[in-house]
Amino acid sequence: MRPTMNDVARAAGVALKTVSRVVNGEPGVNESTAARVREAIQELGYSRNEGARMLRRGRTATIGLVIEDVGDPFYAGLSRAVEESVIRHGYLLLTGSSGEDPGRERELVRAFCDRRVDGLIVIPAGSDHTYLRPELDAGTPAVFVDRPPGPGIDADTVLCDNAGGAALAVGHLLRHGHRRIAFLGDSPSIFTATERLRGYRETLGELFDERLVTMRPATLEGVRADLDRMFALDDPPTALFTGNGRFTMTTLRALAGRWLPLVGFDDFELADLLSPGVTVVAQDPAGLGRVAAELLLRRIGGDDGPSEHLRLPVRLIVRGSVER
Amino acid sequence: MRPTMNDVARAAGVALKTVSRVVNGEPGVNESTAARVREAIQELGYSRNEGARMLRRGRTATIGLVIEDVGDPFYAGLSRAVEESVIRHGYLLLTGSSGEDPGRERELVRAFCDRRVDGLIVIPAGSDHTYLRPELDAGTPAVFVDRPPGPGIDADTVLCDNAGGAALAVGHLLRHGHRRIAFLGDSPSIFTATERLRGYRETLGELFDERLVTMRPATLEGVRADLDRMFALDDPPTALFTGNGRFTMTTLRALAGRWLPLVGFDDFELADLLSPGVTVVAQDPAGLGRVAAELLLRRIGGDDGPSEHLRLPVRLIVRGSVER
DNA sequence: GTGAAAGCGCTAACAT
DNA sequence: ATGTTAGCGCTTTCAC
Repeated sequence: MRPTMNDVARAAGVALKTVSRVVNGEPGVNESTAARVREAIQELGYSRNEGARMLRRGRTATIGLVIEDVGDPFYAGLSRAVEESVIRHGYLLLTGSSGEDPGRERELVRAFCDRRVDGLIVIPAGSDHTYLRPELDAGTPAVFVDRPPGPGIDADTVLCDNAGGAALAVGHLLRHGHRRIAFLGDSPSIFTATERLRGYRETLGELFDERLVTMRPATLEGVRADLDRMFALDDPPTALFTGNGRFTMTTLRALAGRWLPLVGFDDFELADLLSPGVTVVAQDPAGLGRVAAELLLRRIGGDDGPSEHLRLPVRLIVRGSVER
Repeated sequence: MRPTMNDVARAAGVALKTVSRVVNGEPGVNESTAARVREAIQELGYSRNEGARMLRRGRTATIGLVIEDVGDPFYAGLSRAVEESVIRHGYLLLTGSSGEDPGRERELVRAFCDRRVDGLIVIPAGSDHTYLRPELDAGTPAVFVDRPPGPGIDADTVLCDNAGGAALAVGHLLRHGHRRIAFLGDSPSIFTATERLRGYRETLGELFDERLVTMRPATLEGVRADLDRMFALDDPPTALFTGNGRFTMTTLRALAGRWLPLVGFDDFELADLLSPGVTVVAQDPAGLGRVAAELLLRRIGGDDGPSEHLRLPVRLIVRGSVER
């Protein structure tokens, strides 16, 4: 169907290898010969079959990215930054969403490895990554982002400062005189949720009260029920700390009219336009993606130093949802 | 480095072809032989090299997706739907963002085709797609989404009803008594912007006034300047129609305090939580992605009927930013 | 039921 | 400066 190097060689009246030289810009070809080859290429509409090339060369110039959900703004931003970084180095990106399903994560990794991607960037859904051991041993580097790999796997990891961010949020509320601060976070099985809980707990110290903590998927009904329960306490919360962007939005919806001082983890579009503007602890999704990509590219380049564990800073953005 | 079928064959004491049969679940292998092969596979940690397989079979089970920007919620949603659809059919997705740059779009398409993707889904940035002709002729189907291909290229296209949506928006404002309705949209070079302008213009009829139209990138400064200019008119606008999600948000920021009845094209997260809630014409990004993916899969499956041009409906979501 | 040989489109190593 | 040969890891064809 499509013309091959052989077709070009025949058309130009040269040997296969000469075409290869021209296509790859290798030296040692007479300019007039090269011109004839280029002409034939043009004529036939030849384009190199990268699949064949890669089979021969042993590298695919492809990186596999497993994220939680491309549809989520946080991961979409991360994704974009990864793409931006790797494409500049001549790599393409195979992407897939795990949808928080460990099985799916594993299938994607498997499919990517079967295609011999040169490296993997994974936002893990599961907590067991021993299945990756053979791939790592076979020389396919992997970088974990946003959450660390399960036990027994020693790979590069880029996280953000979850506990520190929670401390920032809670500290801000404490400074505004709050002593009853509720935490609404994701399921404890999710690493970031647990880390944020830890930061919250440690910062509250004596003030910690487990009745003011709820951890579960961010459904509107769930959050409503939890808030109702907390508000019915003798000593109800006077402020809220929401554990991620999704939770912040869901909580704002659940409050519907009522209002309570609030700090959310994760910045989000329009946080500044709500009234009052929502004070948040902002992560840097693009930064996570960029750093992870650069680390991976270094590994692909041959850096086999000890695995790195990076933690990116977060920052508090005060917008008024605490002071009003 | 990694074990090959040959290694497995040697380890199991069978011929290469027998391993191939087992790996591919082909019939005609003795169960005891098959068991020995499977054992060797396990032992060596063999996994099939899909690249080699594809070279031989002539198809890659990969689809290339060129979008504008994965970081944008609209395209992220579309992207996710495409992924969902194709993965169910055993395909993986190569993705890239054009960033509204025709050159980059072309490079991505080229890179995807060099890897012999089985099909392309493109949200075009440019307006000339004749470069795709050879690929289409070579049998690589392409589906255009959100915007049509440039002239001279006859490919499947999935759009949403841009003009109809604009008519819905403007009609809604007219019914609320507005006669001076401004349109703030993207650059005229962008298909959707021009289509929405057309719907706006046709619905306004005699009421159309070009001084109430501005089309340019959605920068805060630009929108501010345009609004100031319009408000300074003898007959200033009493309502706004914003041409896409980004514009709606930018306009809300530019208004900063001031308030004007407004309808936006594109739904967006938190549109309901702003006060007042923002009335929008909602597209269905996931629908666009799903329909495009299904159409492409049909083409890959061999359907070579005449090219299809689908237009998905939009709907008005009334939230209060007009009635207040 | 099993295997040997050819070849997918390319690059690497070695002639000439 | 150009060409020949082998082989990447697999599937296809055909023979036993």
